[in-house]
This record gives sequence, C-alpha cells and structure tokens, in this order.
Amino acid sequence: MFALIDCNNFYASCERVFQPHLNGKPLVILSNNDGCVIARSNEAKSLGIPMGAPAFKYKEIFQKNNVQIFSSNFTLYGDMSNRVMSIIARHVPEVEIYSIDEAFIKFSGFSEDEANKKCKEIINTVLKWTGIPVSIGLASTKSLAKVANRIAKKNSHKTNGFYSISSEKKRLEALDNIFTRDIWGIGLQNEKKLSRINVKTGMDFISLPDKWVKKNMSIIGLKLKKELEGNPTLDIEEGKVDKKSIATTRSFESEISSLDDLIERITTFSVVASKKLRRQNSECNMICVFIRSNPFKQDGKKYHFSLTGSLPFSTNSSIEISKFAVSLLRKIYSNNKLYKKAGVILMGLSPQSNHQFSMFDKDLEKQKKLMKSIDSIDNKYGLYKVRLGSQDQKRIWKMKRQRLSRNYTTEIDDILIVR
DNA sequence: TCTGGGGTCCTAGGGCGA
DNA sequence: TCTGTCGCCCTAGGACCC
Repeated sequence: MFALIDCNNFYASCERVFQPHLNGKPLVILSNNDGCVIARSNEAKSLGIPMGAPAFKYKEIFQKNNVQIFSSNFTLYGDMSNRVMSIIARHVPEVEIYSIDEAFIKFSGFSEDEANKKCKEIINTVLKWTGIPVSIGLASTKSLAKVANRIAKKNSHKTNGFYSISSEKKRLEALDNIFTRDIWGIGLQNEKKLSRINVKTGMDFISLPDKWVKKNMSIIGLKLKKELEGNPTLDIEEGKVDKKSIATTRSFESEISSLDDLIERITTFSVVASKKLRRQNSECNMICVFIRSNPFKQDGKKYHFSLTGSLPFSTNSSIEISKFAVSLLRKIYSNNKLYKKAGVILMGLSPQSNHQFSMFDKDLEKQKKLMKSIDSIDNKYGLYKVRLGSQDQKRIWKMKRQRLSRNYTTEIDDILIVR
C-alpha cells in the first residue's frame, strides 16, 4: 500500500502559522520577481484566482477582496518542509520526499488498519508540532494514492483529511469522478488528445486499449494506466539522489540586446550553477546555454536560441564553466534582437570523486584550490562576494520581493517574541 | 510597466561503426 | 572496396511535475 501526504496550500499555510490572523482570509503567494501567483489559500481559490495568474492582471481583484499578498519566501518554506518531512520519517520507514510539500510512503508489512491508524497519527502530529495541515490518500499504487489524496482534500469536512481507496468499488467510483486533467501524469496536451476521442474521466481512460495508450502517450501513459488499474508500476524512491542536471535561468527586469550585457548575465548564471554543482560534489561535462525573447509580447517575432556543447573534460570550476558558456553564447547570439530571459543548464553530471583524468585537464589542482577558497570566502562573508571579472561588479543581485515575510525559523533576528 | 524557476523522463531522428 | 542493415549513442524537443 502507498500513501501520499500533501501539505494543504503549503506556502499559504506556512505564512499563516506565524500570522494566525490571516486564517480565513484570501491569501496568495507570488513567484520570483513577484510575477505570477504560485500558491493560493482556499479563500483565494474561491475568488477565481487561477494558478499562475499574472499578478498585475489581478491587481483589482486583490484590492477589492483584500487579498493578502506575499512574495515567495523559500527559506521559510524549505525549513518548514524539513520539519514536516522529519516528522513523517519518525512514523514510517519507507518515505520518498517527492517535492517541497509532498511525500510518498510505502506501507510494507502493515495491515490495512495499522496503515489507516498511522496516517491519522501523522496528520495529527504534523498539525500539532508544525501548525501545517496535511491530507493523506491511501491506495494500492502511487497514482491511486494521488487520486485518494485529492478526494481527502476536496471533501475535508467529511474525510478529516484522510481517504483510503480500500476496495474495488471505491477505486471505480474514484476514477468515475475524476477528470483526466486532474490525474497525476496527464497534462494539457494529453488531455486534448484524450478529449478528441471523447475520453473525459479516469474511468474512460482505463477503458482504452493498452496499444492506443502506448502509441499516443508513450510508455509513461501505459504505466499510468496500469497504476490506475491497481497494478503498481512505480515504487518508492528513497534517499537523496544527486541531480542529473542543474539549471540557473532568469527573466530580466527589462529586455536587453547587447552581447556585453548577455555575457555578464551568462557569466553570473554560470557562477551560480557551478556553486550548486560543487555543493552536491559533482562535475559536469556538458553545458547548454539559451537566450529567448519575451513570449508574452503581442507584436514582434518570438525566438529561442539554444546550444549544448561538450567540454573536453569534467569540471565544476566557475571559471571554466563560465568561459565555455560564454563561448556558446557567442555562437547563438544575434544582434538587433531583444532578449527577455536566459539560462545556463549543466548536464552530464558525475561525482567529483570519480573524476576521469583527461589530457585536456587544465590546472586541475589550482582550479580546485581556487574554488575552495572562493566558496569559503562566500560562506564567511555572504553568498557571491567573490565575482569574476566579466560579472558586473556594481550589480546587486536582487529580485523584486516587495512583500516578503520574515524568516521566522532560520534567522535569529526574525524569531517571534511572545510577551 | 508588470507573465517564475528548476527539475525528470521519453521519443524521434541522425550519425556512425561493426 | 562498396553497400546495406542493425544497433548504439547523442541531441533536440516535447511532455510532465512541483
């Protein structure tokens, strides 16, 4: 049996833990640069504010309904997430942390009653110890646990946040009552495909021939169908897995067109990505650089240039990586164009400990020592104190975050004082 | 004026060596 | 030496997730 634990409106709940007067009020969290709505309280959802809504387009609705607006505070959410996950891990041995607010549990060797009891215990303990409400769905496969979780959450007044698809009757009933778009793994494109052949619900989907599903939705679609039929094809993935790619991408405050400006950004993105790479003790041997226009602009042509190149050696040196990234940028750059977003993606990652020596390794030891020194200076005096020559020395790396809450759990000066 | 960022997995198609 | 075929690897792009 698998369970999916999901924190209810996680980011909104984190803000409410420390500002309980916000309970019952509509509340939204905005993305980096205060661009889009990325989380909503139930009250905000019922005002019709959709996920991903551009904040500037909903300004009036926010004002009219006194919607509380927050910039995303990932330091706070990350810390709260760690607390929730560690409570879950105290209760059950097999846990997969799926995202910042979700975890799968596998109940091996538990009776149904024991699993039910454990789930309810987790709901109560997480709420009591962290203030975060969670919902749990229990079923025979991960995909069905997702469906069960949705039922638990949608009908919380009846379910108290817990629902188990414990019989064949319940499974069929659940699939009959879920639209394809709401099933984990069916996105917009697959929904369109399914809709064209009049497949609207989970039940319609599992009635399709395997052959059709495989052909039109790949092996992933077929695995999903098996899961919804009650046959597990996905297992728990425990433990911290090293990332297979590391990306640093950003939209710019305004469009830029000069090569020099882009070189500065790409260098900075390379430095940030390299640091993430060193943090997981990895190296990379492939780099992808992209630059693109503003996709929302009505007039003008839209373009997206990208290039992936292989390094002749593996490295995690900010200097080598940024140099190579800039050489890729020079190849794709075209002048007289306006760019709104760019990024650097590091691929071909391998553990630093397995470094393959190559005749192209340049000053390996020297680079290693230099990166170590840069990292320790940054650790001591603050992130990105040391900059490469091609980075703008005056530019302060800052996002627009006008409505940021305090770091209640990680900054000593931000801790709440109870008088 | 203002529309996020960071991941994973799969497939098709081309290059290339056996 | 030339040609056809097969399978592997790589890459780009698309789909999905949070």
